[in-house]
Amino acid sequence: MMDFKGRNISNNSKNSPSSSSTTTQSDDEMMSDLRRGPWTVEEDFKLMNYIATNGEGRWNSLARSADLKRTGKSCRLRWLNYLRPDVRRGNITLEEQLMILELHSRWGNRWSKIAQHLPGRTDNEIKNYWRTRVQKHAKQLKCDVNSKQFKDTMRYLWMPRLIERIQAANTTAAVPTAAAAEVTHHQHLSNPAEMGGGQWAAVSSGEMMGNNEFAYAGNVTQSYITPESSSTAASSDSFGTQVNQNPNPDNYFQTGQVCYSDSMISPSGYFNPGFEFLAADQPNNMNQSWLDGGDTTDNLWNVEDIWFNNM
DNA sequence: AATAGAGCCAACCGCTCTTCT
DNA sequence: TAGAAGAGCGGTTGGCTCTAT
Repeated sequence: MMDFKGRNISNNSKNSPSSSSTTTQSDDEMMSDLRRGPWTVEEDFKLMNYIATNGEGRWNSLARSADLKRTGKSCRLRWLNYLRPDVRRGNITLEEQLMILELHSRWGNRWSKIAQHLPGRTDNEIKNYWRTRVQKHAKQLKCDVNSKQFKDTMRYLWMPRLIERIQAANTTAAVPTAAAAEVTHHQHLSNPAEMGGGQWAAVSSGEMMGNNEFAYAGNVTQSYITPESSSTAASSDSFGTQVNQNPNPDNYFQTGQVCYSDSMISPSGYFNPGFEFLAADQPNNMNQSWLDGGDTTDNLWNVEDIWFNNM
């Protein structure tokens, strides 16, 4: 059975009533015939129609009033994560990935907070993305996702690479032929195997990026409107070139301009791809054994291929 | 073609925080 | 002010799908 958005919703839930979940039900669920598991098309329409007429909120009473045999929490989740008209679906874009990496480095697992800066994306989606993609890479690198080693890899390697690719993509869109050659050139240079093992990267973290600094004012491909920016605060919340003057990290990434610090841009003005640093100054564990050769490097680049090629 | 394993993601849970009475 | 109800959050689960063997 397909729902109205084209998804297969045939009895596929671990928690469908027939599957009798092993988790404990709350008291009110035990005492009534509340449904669990995947939502049916009829339920979706009921919920959407009710909210269209009456608005959202007061989810428990909403569930009753809409004649939905669901908990209020379930209704809320379904609405926020799926039915809301502004839910963005589809692959996480490069820009979004970059934001997630940066914001996660700033706030940790504050998914809802991170989601506020990715309009249309839900905290659940970002959380899933993090767990499936990012943690996978950590696993491949044989380090903990919360380790400094992994965070450094993200910050000094993957994020600059993402930036490079974002710009390369933009350039490609504008000037296809020349840009393609440029991308090829940088990809060639950016492969450590081709650079030679010892030519790795690095400035001190202070030179490279201060804590929580991440500001390049560059338009990216999409223009997002956040709840904040779409209301009265649009201009003040925009950062663009103003971002460096903005003392509030919460105001980063709000209008569709991804901002990176100057330190992530090479002296030539092109993005530093993340490995033109000097290994001797690599912060902490970003040392020779980590980056400049041997199995680890191979592993790293295999992972990087996975990271970028899966998009 | 069949099977196994990995990845994805919707939906659940328990807990905490906020708002209401 | 205290207790109840509502709302929101992060963590977890497990069925479906895809890919590799």
